[in-house]
Formats: sequence, C-alpha cells, structure tokens
Amino acid sequence: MYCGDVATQRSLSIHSRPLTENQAEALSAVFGALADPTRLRLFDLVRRAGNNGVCSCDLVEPLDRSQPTISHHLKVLREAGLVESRKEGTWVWYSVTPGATTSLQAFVTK
Amino acid sequence: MYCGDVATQRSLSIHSRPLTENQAEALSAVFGALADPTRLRLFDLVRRAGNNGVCSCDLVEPLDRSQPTISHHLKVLREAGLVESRKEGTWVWYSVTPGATTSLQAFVTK
DNA sequence: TACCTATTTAGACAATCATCAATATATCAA
DNA sequence: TTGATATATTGATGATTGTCTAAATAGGTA
Repeated sequence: MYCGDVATQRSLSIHSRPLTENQAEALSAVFGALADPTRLRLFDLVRRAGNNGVCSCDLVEPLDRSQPTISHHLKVLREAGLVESRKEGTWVWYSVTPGATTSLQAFVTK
Repeated sequence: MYCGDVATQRSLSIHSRPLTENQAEALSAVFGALADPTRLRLFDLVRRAGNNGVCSCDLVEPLDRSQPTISHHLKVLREAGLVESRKEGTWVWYSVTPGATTSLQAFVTK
C-alpha cells in the first residue's frame, strides 16, 4: 500500500526549509494584525459581511471603541493585506481581501 | 444536485455568532504568540523536530539571540499552548502541543 | 564538597502599541 | 456658502514588548 512520501507522513515537506528571517518577518506581521482582540473582532465582522462589505460606520458601536480607534485598526488590517476598502461618498466600505488568509492557512496547516 | 446548505456556500456558518470579547481575547493571544519573527521561527523549528522535540540548547544559535531571550520566547509559546516541554536532566526538550493550531485553523479557514 | 553547564528569573531600557480627545479632511445637502 | 456627517490624522499617555546583562537555580560529575 502506498502511503505517500516521507514528507507527507511528517506533514512537513522535506523540501521546505526553516523560515528565513524575511519570511518570518512577513508572516509574523500578518499574525500581528490579528493579535489584538478588537482587530480580530473587526476582521470577523468584516468577513461576515461577505462580498458587499460593511460600512465602517457600522463597526464602531458593536466594538465599543472610539471612531478614531476603529479607523486606526482598520488601517492596520488594510496594511496587512487582510481587508480592502472602497469609498462611496462619505462612506467607506470594508471587505475581506480575496485570499487574505492563505499565507496563514499554509503555515498553520503545515 | 445537492450543493450543501447556505452556511456552507457562504463558508461561514449562519449558526456561528460574531466573536465575543472573551473569544477574541483568547484567540488573539494565540495569534500574538506567533506575531514575532523570532518566535515564529522558533515555533517552526520546534515543529520540524517532530515528536521527539528539540533541545532548547539547539535553538539559540540558529536564531541569533541571547539564550535568555530564547528562553523567554519559548515561555511565551508554551503559555500560549503552542509548545510543551519536558525536562531531561539539565536539558529541556520542546515539542509542538498536539492540536496546537486547531483554533487558529478553525478561524483562518472559516 | 566544588565545579561546570543548561535554564530561568530579575531588572533595565528603548521601542512599539492601544487608546482617546481634538482637529483636519472630504462629501453631501440645503 | 454654510452646516452636517463620515472618516482620517495628530499628538499625547499609559501599557506592553523584545532584548540584553547579570544573577539565581538546578542538575550532573568529579
């Protein structure tokens, strides 16, 4: 019976190498974006909103933080590549960046 | 053809609710443990060591940090439940906690 | 006992961070 | 143009964090 190669058995490819400093820096930055309770809930809410996204004005009250604080956290999520925004008049709509979490998934399911 | 329920199609269960403050705090703590480049590489190295684990004495040199700094980071990973340690004489062996990343996987693959 | 080595703890310091109030910017409507 | 509203930026503050050196602890050996 064929059971896959050794790499599969170890669930970590023998071809892949330990994280380089640069790789670790990039990945840890994404982890860092989700390393705050407020930001995690923010990301969760944006994700639940689906393709249309959610107006940032609807994210302040449920998280019980000031508007500038929410704005700041959204910026962090955006700069980490987790969410994207589109302006519509005075409103800004946030949605999850497609493939936002693939690098995290790859690392976490290794 | 049966294509699964709406929840599956949205890839987010309609039954699950937005993260509570407590859930977010717990999850973000685990993300936080991986939100540092040194710690991420540390976790990566421990994971590569497999079931036997790796002696912490072998983790100092490849990461180019002082031994107390490595010790500190291992403590953070341990307290986050990501790695566990067993003492063997003067040495301490670290290995990945079984199921260490399931909560992260669950969130990240939602 | 004394000595050596592996690890942890303590204390310090600079840097980063989460948060807020106040202000600035931008868009729309009257 | 004036006013109202949504969002972003600024500046400040207290808390947390990553790192180091120095010291403490603990296990092994002679």
